[in-house]
Order: sequence, then structure tokens, then C-alpha cells
Amino acid sequence: MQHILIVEDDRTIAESIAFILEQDSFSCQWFDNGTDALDYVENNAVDLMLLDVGLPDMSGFDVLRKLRTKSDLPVVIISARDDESDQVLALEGLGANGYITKPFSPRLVVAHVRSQLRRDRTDANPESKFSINQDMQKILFHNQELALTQTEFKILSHLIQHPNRVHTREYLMNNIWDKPKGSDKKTINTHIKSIRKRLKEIDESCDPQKLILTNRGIGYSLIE
Amino acid sequence: MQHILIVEDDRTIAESIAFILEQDSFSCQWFDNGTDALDYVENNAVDLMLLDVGLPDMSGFDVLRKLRTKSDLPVVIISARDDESDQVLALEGLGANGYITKPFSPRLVVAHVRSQLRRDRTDANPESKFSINQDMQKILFHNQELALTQTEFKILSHLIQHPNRVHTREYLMNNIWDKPKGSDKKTINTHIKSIRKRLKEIDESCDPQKLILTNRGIGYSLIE
DNA sequence: AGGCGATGTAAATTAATGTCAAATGTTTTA
DNA sequence: TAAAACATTTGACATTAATTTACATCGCCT
Repeated sequence: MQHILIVEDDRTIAESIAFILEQDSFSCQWFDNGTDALDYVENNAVDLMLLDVGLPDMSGFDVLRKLRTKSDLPVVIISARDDESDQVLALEGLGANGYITKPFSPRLVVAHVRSQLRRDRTDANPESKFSINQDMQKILFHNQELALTQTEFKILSHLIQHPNRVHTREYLMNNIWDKPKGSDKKTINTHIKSIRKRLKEIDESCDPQKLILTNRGIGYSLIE
Repeated sequence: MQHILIVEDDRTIAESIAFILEQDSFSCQWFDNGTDALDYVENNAVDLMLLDVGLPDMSGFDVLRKLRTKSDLPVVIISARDDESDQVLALEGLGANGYITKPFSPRLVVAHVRSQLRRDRTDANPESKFSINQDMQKILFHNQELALTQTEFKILSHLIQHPNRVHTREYLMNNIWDKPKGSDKKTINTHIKSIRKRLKEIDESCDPQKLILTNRGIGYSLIE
């Protein structure tokens, strides 16, 4: 679970942000001043800071400046002033990662937070047992790397990206990898079989036939 | 030098963005439609995309959606509508990294670009076994100097600067050194082989095939 | 039971990569 | 300028891996 630090002197705003973030399964810590927040960051694991510009003890910009002397923690600035030069200063000069102007809906805050934290993502769907690393052309299953061949990768990632629906053999063979038309439809069986085998290698207890379902007479589908 | 892709159908806007980015020593490439832009991204070294929402052939959101099936390239959306729900959709739903609403000053664009690219800097990675001295065109491996040729240097430093990601042969040959298109793809094998040999010369005990990984059917990647 | 698909195994085919050496291109040096 | 030294590219061949095909058998569904 990722931990968000909210630095905001308006209690109402802080609470509404915290509320919606917690609904989105982040954990939050709130400070109403910069000094305490900087202190906290020093000694605690924080994943992102939401930082109001107008604080009682020091400006949010000063907090950011101080923070940046020691840390690259992602910081999203919250400002009451919709002033472009402030934004330029924050993003370019001080090293902020995002900028939101009041008034804003809590959902926008979540969007910014997610956007900043995405790099550490285990791709999109948290329920899924799978995550795809496009950079490395690798698929993780239960966070373990699957040793897949090219074709296996293409098939499985297609199934993952379009789960819960049936893909005909014909479709897979024509669209997923370039096969001369009219080839043996059973080729795909072999690939599916070997994908299933590799799933089993990683999770002995899983039932690969229930993860990748055979839709008799039609094709295959991946179940989430 | 970092390379920015501008996808914007208004020539005036595109040019003013390009102008100021180039002043800030970025290089730019401009497309006025999504299709060409997506095509370009496939085979060229791009560090960030500035993406207008209103394009002639497809919406910027659709471009982003397509892009995200294959790439984690940072994308900053440029929108004429200051609509919060659009922004939420882009940032959270589609995986945009930043959002600018028109009208904006060119400086704000630069600020967003810099803000997004700041974290990409791989220079001082303390974990890395490698360090690059661009001025001297030298690469240290375990603090020992690698005797590399020009081409080897270009390839290896690119791999070091973008570790843990697969680089296709096509990509390397088009972007890392100037090769007439359609050259023999095997040329790169030879260079990789000789880079691996030189790594081995310095650290007899290392396994160069595990440092520079062959991703069969795709290309090569350097593992950190 | 009969048909369809799954599974297992193996062999044949095709493709990608590694390796080496020769050919070509480029720069340095005498 | 010619020779030498080095860098790069190319092609041939070996090696390895991936893909396809084939065939035998098993099991499930109607």
C-alpha cells in the first residue's frame, strides 16, 4: 500500500482528499504545516507528497526547495492561485512533479497521484494475477517472470489485454502473429498448451485450464 | 539531447512550441495527425510526446490509448477544453503524465516537459556497474575504462542510459548510428559480440550475456 | 458411441543468433 | 601519398531456439 503525505492547513480540504485517497486504497498522513511535514519525510517511508502552497509557517515552495536538497520524492503542488508563472516556477525551477489549482474535485487529486505513481505500477488492474512489462516484453504472473517465447508472449498479452472474452483460433492466428492463411488450426493448441505449462511451473497449485479457458468449438479466453 | 514529439494540427502552435523547446536544447519532431505520430514512435527514439486532443484523424485520447498498449513513453496532453473530467480520464484512465489547457505560454510547456523528464535521468545511478563520460567518450565498467570503438560506444551508452528495456535492432540501427535503411540487421550482432568481449576482458568472472541480454526475436537489453 | 478437442511426444522445419574471417572503409602515420 | 592500423560491414557457416506439423492417446460432451 502506498503512503501519501498531505501538507495542507485547511482541515476540510485535507480530510476530503484523505477520504477519497483512502477509498482508493492509499494510506495517508496529514500535516498542517511545512516544518512537521519535512521532519516526517526524513524518517518515514512516503511515496508522494501533496503540498499546499499557502501554509502557516512557510510557503509550500520553500518546503519543496528544502525537500529537494535531499530527496526526489514526487510532489504535487496544490495552489489557490491559477497563475502560470507560479506553475512554471514550481515545475521547472523547484522540481515539482504536478500542479493542481483550487478549486478541484477530489477525483482530480487521485488522478494526479496515480499518474505520478504509475511508474511503480504493477500494470493497471490490481485484481489481475498478471502484469505486463512492455519495456522488457515480459509478463509477470504472481509477480514472477514467465519465460515466454515471442509467439507465446503475443498470444498471452492479447488475452490479458482482452480478458473474459473468447478469441477464436482463426482470429488469434490471423491477428496476433503472421501466419500464412489456412495453416493448421491446431498450431495454436500447442502454444496454449505451452503457455499453460509455464503458468503451472510458477504456480503449482493453479489450474491453468481455468485461467485460460477452452471454449469448445470456438477458441480460448482468459478469465480474471 | 532529448527528443520531443509534438502531435498538434495547428501549425502555429506546434511551431511556437518547437521554437521554444529548441531554444532549451531539445530536439523536436512535429506531426499534425495521430497515425503518423504513432508510426514514428514505433521506430524512433522519442523521450516525450506532447499530444493535442483535437486531431484531424483521431482524438488524442485514442492516440494515447493505442500508444499505451505498447509503450510507457511520457505523454503530456494539450487540450483546448478546461474540463476536469477530461483531465481525470487522461491522467488516471489513459495513463497521461501531464495535462496542459489552452491557452498556455510556451514556457509552461517547457516546464511540464522538464518536469516529466527530470526523473528519466539515469546519470548518477549508484547501483550501476557503468559510468559514462560523454565528453571523453569513455565508459567505465567497474571503474575500469572500456576500450570501445565509436559505434560500440554509441550502442553501449544508449543501452546504459535506457537500461532494463528492450531495444530492437531496427531501433538501434536507425537511431544510434546512421545506417542506410534496410541494411543487414546482423551487423548489430557483431557489435554486441565485441562489446560483450570487452566486458569480459575487464571482468573475467562476469557473464556478458547476462549483462547484455538477448531478447530473441526482439533485440537487446542491458540489465541493471 | 462418436466427435471434437486436449495432451504428450517427437520430429521436421524454419528462423534467429553467435561466431569468425574476409572485404571494405576510414583514419593515422611514416 | 602510400602504407599501416584500425573500424565497420558483410557474408558464410555453426549453433541454438522457436515454430509447425504429425501422430497416438485420452477425456469430455452431446
